[in-house]
Amino acid sequence: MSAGSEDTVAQARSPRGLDATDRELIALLQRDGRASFAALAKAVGLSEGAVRQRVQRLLREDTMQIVAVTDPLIVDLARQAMVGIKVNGDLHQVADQVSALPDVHYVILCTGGFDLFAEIICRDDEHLLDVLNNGIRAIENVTDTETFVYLKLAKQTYAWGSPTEF
Amino acid sequence: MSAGSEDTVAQARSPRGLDATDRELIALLQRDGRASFAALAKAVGLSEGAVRQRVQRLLREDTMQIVAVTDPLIVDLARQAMVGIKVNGDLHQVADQVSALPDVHYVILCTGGFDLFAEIICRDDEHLLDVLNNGIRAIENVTDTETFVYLKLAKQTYAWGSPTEF
DNA sequence: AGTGAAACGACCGTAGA
DNA sequence: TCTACGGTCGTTTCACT
Repeated sequence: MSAGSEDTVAQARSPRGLDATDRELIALLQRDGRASFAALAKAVGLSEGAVRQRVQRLLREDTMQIVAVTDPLIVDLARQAMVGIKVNGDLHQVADQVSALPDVHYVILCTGGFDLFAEIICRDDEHLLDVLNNGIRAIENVTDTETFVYLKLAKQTYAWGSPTEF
Repeated sequence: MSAGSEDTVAQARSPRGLDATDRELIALLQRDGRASFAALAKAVGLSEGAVRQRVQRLLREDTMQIVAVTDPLIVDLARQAMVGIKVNGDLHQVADQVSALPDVHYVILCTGGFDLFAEIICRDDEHLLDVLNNGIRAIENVTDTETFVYLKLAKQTYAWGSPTEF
């Protein structure tokens, strides 16, 4: 199957210029993504309108997303895996092609024994095998892969430096 | 420094019993975590009150979280890394100890060349080194680690099977 | 567990400093 | 970029099914 070209990603459309208030808002929304603008306004000491503008700007520019996150292993009875990828040649190009695969939802470039990590979510083993063989390993300049099938999610937090708990 | 005992994690307090409507709600909130209950109600064909109960149940039982997610490399100018961990002995016990470290925000148990992966977010290289040496590698039964320092986030989606785009 | 109605609170334009 | 204000829509509680 053909992956839809490269509509895919690009994090942060216009990254620059986050002030202290922006960071405060992000921190608050990392604890509760549905916090009302009124509550946020009280917390940061601005008017509701000002906070609304800032939050919407952060969302529009993809500085942050506000979304539901789950454990796919529980919610979907899915097969999930991390794939370490070694690349020969242009890293960015391979990263873009990996990112274009619909079942890949997280891609990072890194140093170390792998050049890329891709986290994938699949329905079952057959689907996983298909993504590996016909998706990732079929990409040019991918020289080696190692697949780490998930057994259990032990921790997942987004408010850095504070516990998951409410 | 002492990590705060083990208040930490545990995903999904009472996992079972997700029906089709729950999954629909999760899917919708994976696209927009701030969608109103009224809009969700229209989409799934229930009343607002019913939808509110369901969403709050999913949140209360930790089946999902609704949070802001960002690229820490951009927002915080942070050092971020994935650490592959090899373990001798009880996996769960080590996983719990790794999860208890405040700068570790994602921990998975897996098959393959590593038993555990831990994603960490640090302020700078010194902080990273501290978490590695005095945090992860100081845990009993951790026999080997490999650190993959993040260079760039290429893709980050939570609505499985659909693009990041707004 | 789901519905409906009425009071309350949040949200989002527009206008203006 | 922020504040102020008013109309509209979403949320909440309650009694009921």
